[in-house]
Amino acid sequence: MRVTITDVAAHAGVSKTTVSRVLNGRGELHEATASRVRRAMTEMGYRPSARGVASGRARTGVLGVLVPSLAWPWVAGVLPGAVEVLDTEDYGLVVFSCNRHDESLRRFSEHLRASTFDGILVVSQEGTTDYVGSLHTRSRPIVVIDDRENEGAVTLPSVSTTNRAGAAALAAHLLSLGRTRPLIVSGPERFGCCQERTAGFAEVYTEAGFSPYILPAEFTAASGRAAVELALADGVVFDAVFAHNDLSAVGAVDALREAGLTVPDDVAVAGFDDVPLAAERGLTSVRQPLHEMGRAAATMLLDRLTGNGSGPHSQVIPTALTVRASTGG
Amino acid sequence: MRVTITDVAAHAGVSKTTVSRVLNGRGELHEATASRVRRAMTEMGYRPSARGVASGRARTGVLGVLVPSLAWPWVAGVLPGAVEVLDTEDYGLVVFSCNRHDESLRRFSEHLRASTFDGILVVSQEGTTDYVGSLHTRSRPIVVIDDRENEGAVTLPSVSTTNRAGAAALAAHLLSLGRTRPLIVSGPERFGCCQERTAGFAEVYTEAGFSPYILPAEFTAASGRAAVELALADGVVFDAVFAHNDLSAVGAVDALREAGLTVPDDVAVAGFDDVPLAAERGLTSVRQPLHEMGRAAATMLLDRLTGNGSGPHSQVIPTALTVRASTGG
DNA sequence: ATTTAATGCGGGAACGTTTCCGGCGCCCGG
DNA sequence: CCGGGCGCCGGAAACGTTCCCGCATTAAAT
Repeated sequence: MRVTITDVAAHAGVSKTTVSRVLNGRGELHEATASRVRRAMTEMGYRPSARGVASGRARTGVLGVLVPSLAWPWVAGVLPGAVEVLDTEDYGLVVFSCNRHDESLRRFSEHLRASTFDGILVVSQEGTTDYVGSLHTRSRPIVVIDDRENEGAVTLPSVSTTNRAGAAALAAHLLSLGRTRPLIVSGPERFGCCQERTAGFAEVYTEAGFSPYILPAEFTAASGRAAVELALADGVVFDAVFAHNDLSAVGAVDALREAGLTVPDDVAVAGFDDVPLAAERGLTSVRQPLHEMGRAAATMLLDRLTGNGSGPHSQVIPTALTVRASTGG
Repeated sequence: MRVTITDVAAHAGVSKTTVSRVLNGRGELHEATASRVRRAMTEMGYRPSARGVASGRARTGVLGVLVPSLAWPWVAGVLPGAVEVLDTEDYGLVVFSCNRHDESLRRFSEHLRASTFDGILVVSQEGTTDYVGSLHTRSRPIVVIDDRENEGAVTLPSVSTTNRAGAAALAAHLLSLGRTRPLIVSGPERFGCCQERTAGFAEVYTEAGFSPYILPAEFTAASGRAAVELALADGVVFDAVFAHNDLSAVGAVDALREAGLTVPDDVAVAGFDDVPLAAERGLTSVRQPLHEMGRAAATMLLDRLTGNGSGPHSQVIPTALTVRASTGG
């Protein structure tokens, strides 16, 4: 049988109320009484029941997170950061993934209406943002972790990173190396992050009077390779490659080497994300602060939950350029 | 103000009990009454409160999962499978990772004692298995997703895969190609899976009268490359490489090519895991059924929760050998 | 026609906590 | 000596369900 607050109260010779006060650190009681209650608790091995607490109090101590898929490195990179800070604040995180699209969303909002959790984190995904916006109307705090920068209009509290500035910094770097004819190996264009990376990169080059050549790819090594092979076959002249992620950058390097070109002498290559693979292949890349984004999002949500809501409405964690051999010397 | 079951009962002219019966699909009532209640529910937009349900019922509808780290591909590969089946059964999954070792475990067991969730999934990790064993004594169902095969003794319900047989199948494949001098590029030896892979592979070769040369590595491309370079420098003669994961296999391939050797003619190379990278690099690999393992574990846990417990005590999902160009012709 | 069983439904306790409100005693000022 | 305020604590309602028990009503069996 479970030890309840009533048992403790009886054993300590006080009322349930007093025990509850001890638990929640409310003042208004003798230190003598408090320590007596505390001793009773440890003696009986009492642990407050989560169900009871949740039922009596407003908060459940659980947050929900809606993610596109746990298998995406981007998602797996962000979540640990969020878990880390929620952990210290005694909040749990339940994961909902959108594999069965509408059905998953239905279930998610069902839980929302049932008040299973008292705040929501959303890892953004094309096609769900409008739905997420509608969630915001109901009065539960929400923070979006976005793979693109907020266009200012939507105004959902969010955490994002600087795709634009990161790509621009990379462009400046390549430009400083004298590379004037870049090839962009893009990711799927429906992703906002890809549009931003292309834009940020292209802007720097067009301002300098050069125009990048853009080829679409799919975020995979094979498609990166294919894109470069196509460019070579088409006789496109380029002295640098900016791939929208590290995998396709690696594919690009392979294609170039097989064509007898050297990296970085003939062609400099850079990627995005700065995954471990990039370090191992000596690939210049733009690091995304995934872990920090997770931390920031969780912190913002917690801030809103506690009510003071004094934190920032939205936050942008900057990327960082990591220069390695593939563009270096 | 929230619509409660009492409101619905009043509106439908029945008792709370009856409404509850409708909700839970118990029989024992007129279809006429049931539909009247259902109509009342939709009219009033009633959603049962998760708090109320959890408090009234024994089950919370939430399962806890303890993982080493969300960032590990192995973990990220397994979880989606589990989430998939839990989703359909209306169970949530709260994630606990062990980044802050003891502290994390303490928090986890705290939640356990507080009955926050009614079942636990554990993704195994060296150093926590003993702790997890102690959890089992308390009466909450538990299923372990193991990266190694259970040695029969421990008897925690578990899901694992055939590291041994998978490595053995690969050995047989290489043997059938006439490769008699294999090099094993191992992962960290403290991992049970590595010991098993080495054992399964070596057994086949020693039975055939050959003995593999073993070099330790770290599951990274760089360490795989370093291992092969070391072997070459030491004058080790080998015609095949079995790397304990795909990353180190890719590193091995790179080292071989740079040494002027061709794959697979001079040296056949195979990896383990069969991640996307393996397919892209044409690497023969042993596929781990991560998704299926997640599904199986969740199914087993659910089975135990519903009480019938008729399912298997432990389950081994077999690996599958995928032959590609790196060993092919 | 009377007993028996089954079906349909309501009353109310239980779950384990929090929280509101109010009371008791003590100290201090008048 | 008396009254008011304050510090400390208890009683009981509330949270929103589920679930056990029991009472009608009706159908079936003897």
